[in-house]
Amino acid sequence: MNARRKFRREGEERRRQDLIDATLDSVAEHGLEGATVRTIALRAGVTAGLIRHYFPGKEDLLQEAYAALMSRMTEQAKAALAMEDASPRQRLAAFVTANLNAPIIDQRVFSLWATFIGRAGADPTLARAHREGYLGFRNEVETVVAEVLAAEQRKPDAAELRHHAIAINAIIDGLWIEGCLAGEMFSPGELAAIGIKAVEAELGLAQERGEDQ
Amino acid sequence: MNARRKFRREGEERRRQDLIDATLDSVAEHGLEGATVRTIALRAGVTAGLIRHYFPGKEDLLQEAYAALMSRMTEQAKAALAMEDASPRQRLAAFVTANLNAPIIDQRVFSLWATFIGRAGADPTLARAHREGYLGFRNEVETVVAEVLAAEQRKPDAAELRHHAIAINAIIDGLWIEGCLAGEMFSPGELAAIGIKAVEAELGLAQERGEDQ
DNA sequence: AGGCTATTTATACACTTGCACAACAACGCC
DNA sequence: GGCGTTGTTGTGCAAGTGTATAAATAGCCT
Repeated sequence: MNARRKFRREGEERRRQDLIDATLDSVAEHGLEGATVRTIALRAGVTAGLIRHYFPGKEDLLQEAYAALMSRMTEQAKAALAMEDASPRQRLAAFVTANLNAPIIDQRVFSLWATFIGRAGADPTLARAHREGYLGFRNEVETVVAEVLAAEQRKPDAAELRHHAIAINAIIDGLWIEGCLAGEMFSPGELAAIGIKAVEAELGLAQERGEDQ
Repeated sequence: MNARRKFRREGEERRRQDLIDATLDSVAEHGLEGATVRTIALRAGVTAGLIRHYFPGKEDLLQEAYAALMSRMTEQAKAALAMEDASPRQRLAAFVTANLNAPIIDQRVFSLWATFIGRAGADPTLARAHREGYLGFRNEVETVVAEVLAAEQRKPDAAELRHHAIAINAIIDGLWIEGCLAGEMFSPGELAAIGIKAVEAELGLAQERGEDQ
């Protein structure tokens, strides 16, 4: 009767990844409260005890899951800036477009982000992780902005540059949220179009083919 | 030994408010997971059983707490638009300023917002509540934008107006997040100044040369 | 003052939680 | 093939969870 469950031994890295993915899935679906070791283990296709074999405790698993999430998000976002042979302005537009379409616009990722970041006020570790991610992102923006303005023969000072980066960052973040939470209210590409126009207005760039007054 | 704890009978409305406030405090501090009936009751200065006397269950208390939070947030935000005797442009600037300073820029409120909104993907009730709040907010923005542009003798069509409202909403939301999460990185009034400039750029308004703060 | 009643406390209960640990079995190595 | 290592399971446990319910008492009405 007492037939023990069959199992396969997986590589350590694979198991850890599976557990982290299962954690993110659980958090996205039921929130931090619903992400119990048993739920997570079930989703990963193992039993609860195994978690403690790979992580010192549940809290550590959550930490690593959040780190993995952040890393994936920023990685995808920055990838859009990698185009070498484009003009600064094109690269900026591509950056905005990439951030306002799938897979970065995604309800599940947003749920995860919101759930974790909600604890940043109480958890200093989390707060610092966010701070660093945010500054890194803003720095990328500032670099491109500098290039765009340089290509237009404009010499902004540091404060001006910083303000532009903050504003553009806000535009992208704000539209990202709107898209994640109410994506079906926008036609495909609409958010990106709004974002590009707003960013170019912020930088005082002439609209390319403007019928807009 | 078995001295029963002294207590005072409070009015129903008062007790419900206290319990809701205690709930929001608990959620802000320890997240949804840490907001147990006992924690909440302790904070409200009562014992756990009393919660069930005022609310059918814990879930209902959380629902009402979220509703109360949203109501306070939108109420404060809209109040800034109430100035009757100002020009549309001044009212828009005041709106932006109000949304980018205390008490709307507040880490605790942000934590609450993020914690609750993180469950919008899974909880349709929550998602609808947010949707309505968001559309109401955007509508307010759209109305002021229409007035501002009208005062400048411009006649935007509906689509243009909608895009402006979406963009401005994004600017405010994005800067709100930055301010809540990293408020000490900005000097007082800086976010508001950035916001006003970005909004005016989005609308194509000539920058005022002067002492706006 | 003395009851009446609804508010409030206190206790109980079934269930879930994270974690500890012993038994087991999959897989590499000889 | 047998064997040892260790990844994996299953069970147990104390603490904590939401809820149910009985007992107590504060405050109003007369």
